[in-house]
Amino acid sequence: MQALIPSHPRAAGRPSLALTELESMSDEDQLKLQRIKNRDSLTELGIDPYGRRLDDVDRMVAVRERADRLNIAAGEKTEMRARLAGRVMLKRVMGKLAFLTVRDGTGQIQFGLSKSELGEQWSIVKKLDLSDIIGAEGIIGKTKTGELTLWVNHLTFLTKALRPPPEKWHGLVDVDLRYRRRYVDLFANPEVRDVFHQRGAIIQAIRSYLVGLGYLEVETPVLQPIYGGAAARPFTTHHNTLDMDLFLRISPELYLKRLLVGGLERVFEISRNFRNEGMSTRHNPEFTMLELYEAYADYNVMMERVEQMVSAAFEASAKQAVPQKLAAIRAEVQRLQAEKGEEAAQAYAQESRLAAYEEAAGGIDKGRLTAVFNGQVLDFTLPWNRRKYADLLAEYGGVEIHDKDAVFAKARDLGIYETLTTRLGDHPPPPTDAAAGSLIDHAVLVSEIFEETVEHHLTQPTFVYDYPAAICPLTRRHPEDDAIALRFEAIACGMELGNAYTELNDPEIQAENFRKQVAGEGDETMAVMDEDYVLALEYGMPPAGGLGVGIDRLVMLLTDSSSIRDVILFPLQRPQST
RNA sequence: GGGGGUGUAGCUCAGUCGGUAGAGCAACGGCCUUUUAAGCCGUAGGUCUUGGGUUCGAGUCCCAACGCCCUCACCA
Repeated sequence: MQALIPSHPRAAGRPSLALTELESMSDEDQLKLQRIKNRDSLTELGIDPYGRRLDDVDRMVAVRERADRLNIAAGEKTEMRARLAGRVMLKRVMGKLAFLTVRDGTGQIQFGLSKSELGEQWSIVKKLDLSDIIGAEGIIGKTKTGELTLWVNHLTFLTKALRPPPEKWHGLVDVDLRYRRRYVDLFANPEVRDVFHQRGAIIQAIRSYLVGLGYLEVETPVLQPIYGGAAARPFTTHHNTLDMDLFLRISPELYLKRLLVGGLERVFEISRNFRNEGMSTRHNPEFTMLELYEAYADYNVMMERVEQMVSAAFEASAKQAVPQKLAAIRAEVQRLQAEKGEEAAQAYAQESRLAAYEEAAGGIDKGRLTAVFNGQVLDFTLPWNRRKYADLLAEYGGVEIHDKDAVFAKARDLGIYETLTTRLGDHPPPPTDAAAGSLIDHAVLVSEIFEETVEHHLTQPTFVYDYPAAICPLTRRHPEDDAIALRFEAIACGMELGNAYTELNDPEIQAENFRKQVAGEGDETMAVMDEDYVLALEYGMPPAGGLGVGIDRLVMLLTDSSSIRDVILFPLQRPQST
């Protein structure tokens, strides 16, 4: 294959391939060779197949808007001139007239090219392949079927594509290939670009919300000698000069709180975190988290921050995307009705969640913050539900949180106790409460029961607050109940969206919690004692509220993406062996 | 790691009971100045993921490996 790519940049003097060579080539190579020939023909015509800067290029969306205001009649050509550039997606040639569908970053517009108008440039059209990138100048008009068209009088060849695009109707479907060649996915499947436009808009909205409140955006280390701030296995790496092992951060939390000590009273970081754990539709080894800390606040303030931030994110994404998607689904349903009949249309409506989109779009019309995720309608309208952890546990789990016997019995019923003891390995404790209590904390059982019985009921955005203290080592205790921590999680669709505390700023309690954790199970996921963090607290950290929001998951919910890989541009893939 | 699914042309997919490989798109040649996934005529394109096995004969059945997807487990 290497030999097919001529080393000399000019066509002249390239050896022609023998017929036998052509026959022995793979299909893929033959397609590429054809395009190489076209490229070389362009060179022979004196055209650089890898063109250069093109100034004053109009964006297609802007040209469309301008044209709309002109009320162009079908068959009419206007005085309006435009210069456009983009990738050739479709090509329809009929003798001396050709139509191209060309796509730029904002949309697509039909180019009309005729031999009579283009003159000698018509020879370029013949050498044009799908996926080539071109620029064109001309006048705007509409064809007699009413299609907005740039009638081209000058073409600028910009880039030859040596590889063919995917199938023009279905696009790139193979999930593996979509992630591996995201660049193809992005230009071939416009809805993928929409998701990442929305992702950008969501992050932008969050950022301006926080900056508007006087927050400072900061950056803290990714390479950390001690990891902490979450319970997760880290990636390890090594610095050669210092001859030192380092960890990729699992969380920025402990660094950000050091900044509170330093007097940066409102800080946030949009941080890439790395956790060396299992992958799933909701977990990628690297993921993006927003963390923020606000001095003199507490977890109640953080609830407001979440609500406001998600509202802003919604405005920037789903508020426009949901009605647009509904319109697209309806159009497709109509097309199917006309072409394939009622049955096919119904099947498509079902599959594309037409009903949910209708409901959500209807909600938006009435000023509600409704979106669709996995066929469910989510309502982010403020205020969100606020439910006490213990109340939910009683309601769905049927146990009173302080009733150790009941909790233990429930854990056994659910098989949780057995699972946990299996995890402990060689030393299964006798099945008595006292013995269990010594090896498996009451709070751990409670937490497991909660996950098992409550979480999947929490579809609509809900703040679950006041968690068992034993599972919250960085959180301040409830003033009236030492077993309760001032923590909440924001949960939607059974998925943890955010996690917030009234921060623990007592250095002695913090040190003790670290010690307990380290002693705890001796498991590699356990936190490491961070002496410097305790030292920082000893200098005095103002009372504060802190919050973490999983950006990828928020984007999933707002863009109806069922897998985290659909909202990460280049999700981790095993390298392909050839 | 367990379970389920899947892998056929560059792309999207068929392939019946085991009988020797099919379509559409893309490509190539031809016709075509208003197309909309343009159309029409013609041509070419395959290590059926890989390796074993059963069989006269395997894309198809069996075993194993590999990739990907889903799911469970793990992951507060």
